[in-house]
Amino acid sequence: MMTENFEATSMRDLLCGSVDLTVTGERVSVCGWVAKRREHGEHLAFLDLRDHSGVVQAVVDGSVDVRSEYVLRITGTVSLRPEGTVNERLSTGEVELTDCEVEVLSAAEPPPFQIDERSDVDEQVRLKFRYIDVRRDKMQRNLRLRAKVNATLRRAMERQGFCEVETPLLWAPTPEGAREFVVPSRLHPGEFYVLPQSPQIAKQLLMVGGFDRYFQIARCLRDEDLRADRQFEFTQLDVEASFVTQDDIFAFVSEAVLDAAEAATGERPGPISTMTWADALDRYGTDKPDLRFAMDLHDLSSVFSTTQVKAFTAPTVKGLRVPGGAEFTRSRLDALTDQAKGLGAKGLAWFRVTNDGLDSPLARFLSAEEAAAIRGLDDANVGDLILVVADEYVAACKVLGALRLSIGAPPVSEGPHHYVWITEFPLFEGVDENGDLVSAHHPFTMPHLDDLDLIDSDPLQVRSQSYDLVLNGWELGSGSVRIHRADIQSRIFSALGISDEEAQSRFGFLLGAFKYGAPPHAGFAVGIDRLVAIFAGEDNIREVIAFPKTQSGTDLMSGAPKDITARQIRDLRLTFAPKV
RNA sequence: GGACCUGUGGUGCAGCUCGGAGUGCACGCCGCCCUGUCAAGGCGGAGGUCGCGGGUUCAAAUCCCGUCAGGUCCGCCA
Repeated sequence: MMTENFEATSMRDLLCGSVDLTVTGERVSVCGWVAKRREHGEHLAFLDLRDHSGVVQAVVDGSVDVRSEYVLRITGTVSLRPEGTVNERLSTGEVELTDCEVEVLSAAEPPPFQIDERSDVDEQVRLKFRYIDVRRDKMQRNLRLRAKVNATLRRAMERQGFCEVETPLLWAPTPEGAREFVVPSRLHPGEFYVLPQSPQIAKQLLMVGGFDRYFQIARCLRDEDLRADRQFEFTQLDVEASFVTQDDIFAFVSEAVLDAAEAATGERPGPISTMTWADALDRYGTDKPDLRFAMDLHDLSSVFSTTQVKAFTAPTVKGLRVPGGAEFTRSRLDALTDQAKGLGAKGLAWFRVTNDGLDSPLARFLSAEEAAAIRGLDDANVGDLILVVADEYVAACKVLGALRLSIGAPPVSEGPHHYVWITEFPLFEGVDENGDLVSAHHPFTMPHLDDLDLIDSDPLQVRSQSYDLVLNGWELGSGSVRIHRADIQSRIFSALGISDEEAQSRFGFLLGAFKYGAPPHAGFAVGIDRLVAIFAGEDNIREVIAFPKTQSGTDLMSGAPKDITARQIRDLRLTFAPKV
């Protein structure tokens, strides 16, 4: 149906998918690619003409010589199909174009793979011919979904009074955190720009500059190894606001993300709940819990505190109930044990819950109390399996958390969308080889004000005012309340082993700016690639990126990365060490 | 840096365990036939460095070693 006039151009009247009963009898022009040609001898042939909106059938003379993927302009009369020839699977299936004039706008060789979705095509081939791949319905849907999400996020931020500011792609190196992509300077040989891992510092400077509500749909670049959910370049909804608390940020970002969810799925999720980092680790063994399914971790430490069973002699003993898991074969149990060991566990104990009690190689070593605790874990039923790991607290949680996911996590395309804010991350994640503390997030993260006194006495216990947004086990983004007070910032730098001089040379322009009136501020960044991938039901963000890189960082279509010319090398005054 | 998986006409797969002629299936492509198809149908045909290199063997798509490419994961991603 012709509801939007943007379908019409100088060459066409409407999109292929819009040719329906509402335009019956009209003479119209459509443009598109030949999806299929069905010939019935000299006097009759059917052409399916495709554009992104769909397919329309044109009835032509058999002498029209066009092949798959030819680009055509067809002018014809929209006619009701003869009785009994309606195709209910097409939106245009009640009509067809008759008395057609066919104009070949572009001939085409047969494509390297079929455009229809009848068989999967190897991703290597798809990426080499990405311009053909994106003709396919799925890629059209995914990229258009992405555009809708972008537009919705932008609208939501603007509605909330946020101002979009573009920050530089050529920025100063800040050797900390992710490896940066480096850009040599021609006008200043031997000196370099870097591409931003995020607009973090720029947006904090905008806070000093009085843009109290900033956002940007920002490209970020990190020269780190790629994964299914990580590309060199990715896109974030980057947000920062002044005179706010964590709760304000949650409200701003929730509004935008829930708007996007509604636009993408047709349903608006309820308000996003929060969970502390400590709870997430304790209950799900991870800082990005997948809440689509239960299988919580349960603590058994107190029961096993005086155990005689060597395998369970550890600070923490935790268990996980696998509903129906008693049916697991021995080889599956062995595989789980291998997975646990691969994650650093000393071993994995398993107990089948049977009518007679517990079935396990370890069962006969348990005391009655221990057996009862395992038998009753998480209200276990006959037919369940109980997995038990004994280790240091964090290790035990993480191992069981990983097992929980590999046993229970539904595919990305399944299940409800379950958002959660994870709060109160630790400020420091550990100690480096020099004995200096390491930031969990970044060095501008505000500590929890109740924990300020712990910075010197017990720094690893210091909670921060930082937070992640998690959706179905994927980290969608993270943010924090930033430090705007010089005294706290200098305490953090000193805990991190960053001297005043070093802080000045690395972050001098930020610290300098803060001397001129820094408002309290906080922010967040939402990973749009991941958000759209989950909306699209894809387990790989390449499926929602037009021209992604392979896992080794190459572009199979353009051949990048490539040599540059001798002239470019000379201009940049580059010399190269021999390849090792 | 590491572990595992994959690589066979244009596309997708089978063949590999247990070596015996490039064998098979589906789609596509080309030609002919076909006036209501829409996963059109019928007949015929073309199309191959079994990723690449080496080794074992009378003989290698198949076994072994190496290498390249793609993927999943670990490390890494303040």
